[in-house]
Amino acid sequence: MIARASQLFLPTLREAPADAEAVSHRLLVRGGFVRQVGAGLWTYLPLGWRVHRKVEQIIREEMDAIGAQEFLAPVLTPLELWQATGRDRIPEIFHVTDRAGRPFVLPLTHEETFTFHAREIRSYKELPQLWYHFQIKDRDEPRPRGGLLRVREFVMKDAYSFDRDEESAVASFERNRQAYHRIFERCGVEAHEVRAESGIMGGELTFDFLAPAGSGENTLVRCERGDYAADAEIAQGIPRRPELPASLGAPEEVETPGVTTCEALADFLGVDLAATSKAMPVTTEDGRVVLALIRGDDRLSESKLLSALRVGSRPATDEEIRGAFGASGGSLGPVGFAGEIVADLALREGQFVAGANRDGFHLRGVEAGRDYEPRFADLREPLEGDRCPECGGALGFQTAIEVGHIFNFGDKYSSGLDATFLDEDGREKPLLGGSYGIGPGRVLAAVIEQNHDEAGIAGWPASIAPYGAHVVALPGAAEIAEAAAEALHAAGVDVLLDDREQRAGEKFADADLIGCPVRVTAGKRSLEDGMVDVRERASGEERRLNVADVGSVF
RNA sequence: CGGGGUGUGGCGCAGCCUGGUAGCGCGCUCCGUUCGGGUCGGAGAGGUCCCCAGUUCGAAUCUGGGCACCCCGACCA
Repeated sequence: MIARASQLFLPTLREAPADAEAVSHRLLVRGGFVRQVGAGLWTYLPLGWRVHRKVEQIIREEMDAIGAQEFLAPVLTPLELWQATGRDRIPEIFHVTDRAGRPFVLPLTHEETFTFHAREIRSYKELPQLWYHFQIKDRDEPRPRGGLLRVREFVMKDAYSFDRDEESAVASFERNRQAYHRIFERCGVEAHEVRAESGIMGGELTFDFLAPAGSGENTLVRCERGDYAADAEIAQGIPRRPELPASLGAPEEVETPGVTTCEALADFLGVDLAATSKAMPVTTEDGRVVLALIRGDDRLSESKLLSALRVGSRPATDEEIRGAFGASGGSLGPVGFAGEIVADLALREGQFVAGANRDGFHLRGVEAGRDYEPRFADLREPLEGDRCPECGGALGFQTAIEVGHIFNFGDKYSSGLDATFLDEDGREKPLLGGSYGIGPGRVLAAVIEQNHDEAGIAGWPASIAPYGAHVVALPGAAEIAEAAAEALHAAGVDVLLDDREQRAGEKFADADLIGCPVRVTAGKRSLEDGMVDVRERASGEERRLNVADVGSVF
């Protein structure tokens, strides 16, 4: 098809809104792809929606290719479905009622709804099933940000698998995982599969697909030598080895007046900061005071602590600390503490300086296993400079956008909703589920974050470009431009024909901003030889071609 | 939810401190000019100065309250 710029609603802007910071945010707004309605609420204008639909179509084709069946489930959902799985208390849920006061939710995702339908599966003979739809998700995010990076309402492709046993469930998971790689590849996004945290989705087997970007909310940790890759929330870096002082036969108390931080302690004693240990008492949701112990040069990862404790926690209050340790923050340590101690793996071997649980005193030579009995867990935030846990190579850190997430969660939802089937052995069993999400809007943002320059979007991948070619008609060459557009159209290319009465510079600036992969210019020079200039947006390469041949570019 | 910031024409901003009835650039309309990287000149249109209350003869400006949006953090399926 040929779209004429003179008739399109394509409001490009010379300047981006002052408060837009993320590159994708600025360019999507400036290029006339999207407009904001409220915090985290965006309208896709015609140009942006074309890209969105192309991304959807690629996803659709790849999902269909692995045997997935497309549905459309409603947004408005009876609250009772969510009560059945216990997820009705999640704070991000928007709640609404109908005129009679009946409660509904606007779902964050559709596990409940699809599992509800899976109740119609009766026999193992009907398994496996793989279902998906593209549907709006609403999330009362505490803080939307970055344009399309984190929004309160968005379209998601979410797929749900139902299997009879673990082996089959893993196979379904694997099929989706492979499809995801093909999807991101075809969309032209660099996305890395990483082990991730399951959050409230539950389950053990879960991967994120992270697209490196200038703005984003995740951190991709990757080995620069091997294949290791993980979200920083769970990544395990090997920290540098500290210089530990000579071992002692038993802990030795030293007076450390006024020393309450690890940095001050290391200074005071003249030891490596990494030879100290940091005691971080927390109070769990079930009311226990637990001591999280990490090395003095590390930071406690709250997400890792959550996985280690399997229950939420918060820093203990001064009173709670007094009660549990008999000392105040700054002099706390594991020796003599009666409660549970979770220690970071870095403290497994060697002796460290620790608080003495007596104000103004610390203990040298404290050794796990000998002086206290901790449970070991990975608790530290990975740091620049850490080594790869698999091969010892250097770890690199990159800001990234989570463009997809896949989960295998077993019977978590089917048990709550009583979705069972009759297996070959005559027994009724819960369906085993997995879910697989992609946010096309984030794919848009990621593509721009990865492909831009000073002038704008530096080339949409042809597979998802709003138009394959942007034909610029300069004065006097309208007919040649038309002919070029027709030739491209005949070659199966979607064309944006800039037939407006603007000056050349303005048209070129808009073409650079919008970022169609190829720009075709017909102007004064074309009048002489009937040729047009064909320029690739990404590389800047330009050549002159006969109008009849422009289709050959694709 | 904690911290910071902003709200003045479609976009970007000035004016606010020191109250006197709103201005600049871009964009838009019309005329002329120019025409392969955002020409140049002229004439115009367009504003409840976020909302409410208060102070004052008089409020965009001062005071109080509220709302919205942005950024950092917390959170994040």
